[in-house]
Amino acid sequence: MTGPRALSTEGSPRGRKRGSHSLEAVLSAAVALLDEAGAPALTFRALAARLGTGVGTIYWYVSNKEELLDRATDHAIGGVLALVEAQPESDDPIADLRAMAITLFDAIVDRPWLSAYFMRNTDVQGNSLRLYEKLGQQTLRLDLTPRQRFHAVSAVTGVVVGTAADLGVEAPQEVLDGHVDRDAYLGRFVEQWRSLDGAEFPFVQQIADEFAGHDDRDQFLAALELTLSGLRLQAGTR
Amino acid sequence: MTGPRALSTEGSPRGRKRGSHSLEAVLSAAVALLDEAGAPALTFRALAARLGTGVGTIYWYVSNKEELLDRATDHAIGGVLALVEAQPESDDPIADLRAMAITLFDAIVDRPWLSAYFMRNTDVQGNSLRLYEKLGQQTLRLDLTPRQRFHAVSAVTGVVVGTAADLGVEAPQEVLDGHVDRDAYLGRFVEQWRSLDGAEFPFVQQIADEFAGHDDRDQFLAALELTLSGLRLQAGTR
DNA sequence: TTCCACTATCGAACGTCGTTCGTTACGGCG
DNA sequence: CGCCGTAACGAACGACGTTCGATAGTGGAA
Repeated sequence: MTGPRALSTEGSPRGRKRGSHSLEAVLSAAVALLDEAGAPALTFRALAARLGTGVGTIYWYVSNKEELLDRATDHAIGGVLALVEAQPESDDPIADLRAMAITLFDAIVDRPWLSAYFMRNTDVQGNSLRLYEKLGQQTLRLDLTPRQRFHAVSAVTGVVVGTAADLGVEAPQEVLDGHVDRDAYLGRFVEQWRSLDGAEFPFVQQIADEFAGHDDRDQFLAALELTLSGLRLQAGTR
Repeated sequence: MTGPRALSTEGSPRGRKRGSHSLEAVLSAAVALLDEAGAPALTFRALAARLGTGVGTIYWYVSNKEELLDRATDHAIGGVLALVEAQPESDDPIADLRAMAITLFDAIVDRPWLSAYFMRNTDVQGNSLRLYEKLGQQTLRLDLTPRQRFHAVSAVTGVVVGTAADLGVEAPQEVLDGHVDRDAYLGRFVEQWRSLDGAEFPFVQQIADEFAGHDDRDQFLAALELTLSGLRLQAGTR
């Protein structure tokens, strides 16, 4: 055998001699490493050290790093899914869609490494699919064609991931570590942008001030709102 | 000295003994490697071999891999910028915005590696900034507040990059190599999706057929249209 | 001419990474 | 007891990014 293939069948935790390893423990430790210091911190050696095992052991539960990342991502998405499923359903599908998108966005902001792997995860049975389903179910309540529903969901996830990736990556290591103040970091850009030629860069100059005091969340909410109002318009005119 | 710092001052190509290296040549070769086999193919050793030099030489033009990727990305964006600047301006700013977004999308589809590095590129003076400016200039022609303009541009780029990244990553190596037919690859998902429990996954089931015959470009255009119609609504109601 | 600083090039060497593989050990079953 | 499936382990391998000392060619100053 090459290892356990089924994810959900984590059956019968019978007694083990040392450190209850199991896939669950591996994934939790992987997510913890990712949370603490981002993607580069997740190495097989670091993971083995944290689990108190050897590197070879991890390969028993996971066949390579790609699968490790996929499973860790799905593990994290599971938390998002739980939040989304706990959300009460209102009488406005678009409002519910908004709430779900915001929940997903917040999760990615919390875990910037998610943005890079969220879409790479093509695992067909998993929490990502369930989340996709949850979003789609809201479009079922709208007067749309199946194709429009399909496009609507991909548009919403596109906005969430696109914006979150943009913002998450925007902050370099020095800011994440707290060594450099975020406002000071943004200030550098504002200063450079303001000093540009006004004839050649009229937009960037006008925007510099907005950028100085901008809030990532507002930026995302505005982008989401454009998509959702477009969707509402579409649902009303059929 | 630690190397040439200025990007644009590629002055006086005087005669050199062997292989006219220069930053320009390094970047072109890097982009070529990325185009041919994606991000993992771009290594310092492969790049040196292609240029007929040693690995150390590349570090004379570029201080590390991150900078190499940033500059290579900016190099590629330069091509997009040229296309965007060549576009004639119509009397409808939103139509022009759409055309620019499509140009950018097509470029990313052509070069999937761009999606991963497009946003990471925080280089303040560069083609990315100029492209950002070009998009923003269209919003200057709309009746919006500066903040709304700022949000509009970030929404559009978010949709483009988010969707392009989704679609670009969707195709694994086997499809890129042509070993597996794209329709057959998509068919696997459709089959699995259709076999799901209809009570638990009503949306995914309904969407499976759409997914089978779907076109990436249409999917993007639909998402973009939602954002743009939301923007048009916003510009009209102020 | 000689000298020196600058520009540019080179590849061996270092440490880290993902991954492989031979080996060991335990527990239940015939 | 011997066997087999499960689980664990870490040395070793090749590839990677990066560093560094050595080595020229060039142009101006002395």
